[in-house]
Amino acid sequence: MRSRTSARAQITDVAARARVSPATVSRVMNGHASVAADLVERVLSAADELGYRASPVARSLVLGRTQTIAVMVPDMANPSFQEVLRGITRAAAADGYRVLVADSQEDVTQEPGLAREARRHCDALVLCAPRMSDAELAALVPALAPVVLTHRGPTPGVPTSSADYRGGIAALLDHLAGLGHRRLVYLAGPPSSASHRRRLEGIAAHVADHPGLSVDVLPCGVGFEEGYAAGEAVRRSGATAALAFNDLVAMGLLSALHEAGVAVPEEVSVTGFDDIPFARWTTPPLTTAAVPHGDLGQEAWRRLRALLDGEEPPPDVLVHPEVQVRASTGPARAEGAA
Amino acid sequence: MRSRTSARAQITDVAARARVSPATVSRVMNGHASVAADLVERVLSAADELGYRASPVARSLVLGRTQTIAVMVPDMANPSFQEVLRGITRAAAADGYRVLVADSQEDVTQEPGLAREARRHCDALVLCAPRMSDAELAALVPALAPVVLTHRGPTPGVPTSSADYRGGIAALLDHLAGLGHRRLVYLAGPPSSASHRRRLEGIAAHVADHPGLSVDVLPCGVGFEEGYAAGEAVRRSGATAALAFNDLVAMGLLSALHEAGVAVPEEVSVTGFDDIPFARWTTPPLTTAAVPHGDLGQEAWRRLRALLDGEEPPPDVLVHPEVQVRASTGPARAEGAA
DNA sequence: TTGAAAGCGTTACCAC
DNA sequence: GTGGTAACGCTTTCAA
Repeated sequence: MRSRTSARAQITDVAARARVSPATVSRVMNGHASVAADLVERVLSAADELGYRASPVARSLVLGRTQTIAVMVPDMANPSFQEVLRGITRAAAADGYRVLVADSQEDVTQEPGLAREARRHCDALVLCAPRMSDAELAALVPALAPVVLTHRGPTPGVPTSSADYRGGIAALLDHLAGLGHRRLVYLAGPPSSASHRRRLEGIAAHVADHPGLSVDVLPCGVGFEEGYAAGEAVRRSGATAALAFNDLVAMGLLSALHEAGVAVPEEVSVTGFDDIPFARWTTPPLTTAAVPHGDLGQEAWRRLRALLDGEEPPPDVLVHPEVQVRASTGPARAEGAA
Repeated sequence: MRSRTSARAQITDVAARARVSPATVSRVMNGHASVAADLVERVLSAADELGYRASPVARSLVLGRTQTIAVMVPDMANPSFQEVLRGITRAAAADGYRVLVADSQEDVTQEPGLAREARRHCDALVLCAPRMSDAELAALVPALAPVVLTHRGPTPGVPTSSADYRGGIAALLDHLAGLGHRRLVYLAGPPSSASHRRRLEGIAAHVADHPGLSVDVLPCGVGFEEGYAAGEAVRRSGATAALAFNDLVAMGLLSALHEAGVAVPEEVSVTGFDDIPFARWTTPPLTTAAVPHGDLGQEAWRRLRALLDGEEPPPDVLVHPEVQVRASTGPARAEGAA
């Protein structure tokens, strides 16, 4: 019944139909006060009849902002990045911002280019766990502003939302030491990971403070397979407890241990890191340092929004992971027993 | 040393520096032939010195396209949607397109509005597992074109990349029947899920074809908790095998069964659906119908790209899930034994 | 081959 | 309060 133009209605169409100027239509559509009530009415109904919606691209051009931010992650398949991505997306959506994803696919050499490129299309950028060096990061950041960082310690001039990996691993170590463990192994993350380096620092400090405690570092990685492959080395190490770089590695290790007939936690205790949703559902359920990634994402957004609004961003947040004690850790087996 | 303007260089700046017109700069930057070699040279070096990059927004306005697509998912926390999102993102990135994510947070009422909104900012849209009714979907789709669908059966005029859930559940049923199971339960997904309804059809057809086989349908859901909560009902049902709506539900169930001291698969066999990366690492590893979500995402992109290029999209793809036999399924326990 | 100028669809400044 | 109109930064006819 109603007339339909094939092309989308534009502001001039609405203006013509409402017998006002485009300027007035714009004012009405954007809720600017000071438009006579009857004109508002005419414009609104004209817009409604035409199904008019302003072109976001045209608005972006004149306004100089896109209402979109970009989020760069090293790997979209990693649950912890998925959680922060989700946290950011929801928080940003609540404020009327959209998010563009950029996946660097764990390729460090791509990061700077990808970040620049993503940033050009958006109003701001969040860098999740960038793998590039501190020097590269520092050099890049000015060109990226407004920008915030997650999963990575303080960087001058960049608001940060991160976790205390150092403290988290220390808390795990405390938990294990309390259970009588003295010989431990740490299944290391990739050297390019800043959060891995923080864990290493935490371990070193803890060992220095606790004579009689030893922690061997076993090169490992970030995924199931790598944790699984480390099973043999863990057994040979003679350690009574293993700290995995993250929950994925822990799950791989759990699997290898189970297959080898090694009882967890009776013979070997295992801890993860992150507390991804799956950690609660492993067999046995995984003791891990809980990092609220969704909250980190939300906090990252708060800082970005402040930057976008020209305000002072809240101070850096460093959430302290809390040890979630579950069934994968228990008292150390008697010395000498294997 | 080098001069720096605080604002970004624009096409006119490059033109001035190279002593050519903006039109020529545009032609050079876009690789249009028919520009004298020396001018190309001058423009290129001027652009380089100024660090010039064309404004994507301005280009979008004049070109009428953004080089961006939107992907709407019901829940970013669900591994299978994460996988298709990842597949789409990578495939699109390879073709120079970016992706915007829209999370409907499992709220059906939000879907139409969110889809429209997301679409307006992009050149095209992919709808992952939309929960809205067929009628709503059919009504909405014309306003969304170009659009493709995943996780959902054929819809007139919309290229689709989906899996044969009906066949997948049938294959699982075959596997279980072959192991001697006769009394089964299906832990149902949400009624609004189209793929759940396909599974139901597959079950009905299979039961009709196999007298002596019974499958009870237990209302359940999509997540760990729901699978966990169903543990009690599964035990009481007397079934020797349980088919979970997806891997998450299966993991929850596995956990409940383990806690209750029910041996899997000796007393009860359990199957999942999707074969998310975690399925390989549960205890016992989960038998499941493998859906290559990454590939589905990639195929969705191929269709979208064809649409964007004004070409005929490839025919709908319906991948056939393959049963991944792992340790969570085994021979049915003897009749009467409980 | 090159340049001038007309858009692309808005918003916002400046008059009236 | 309302309406012209100049941007926003680029691409692309149309002439030369």
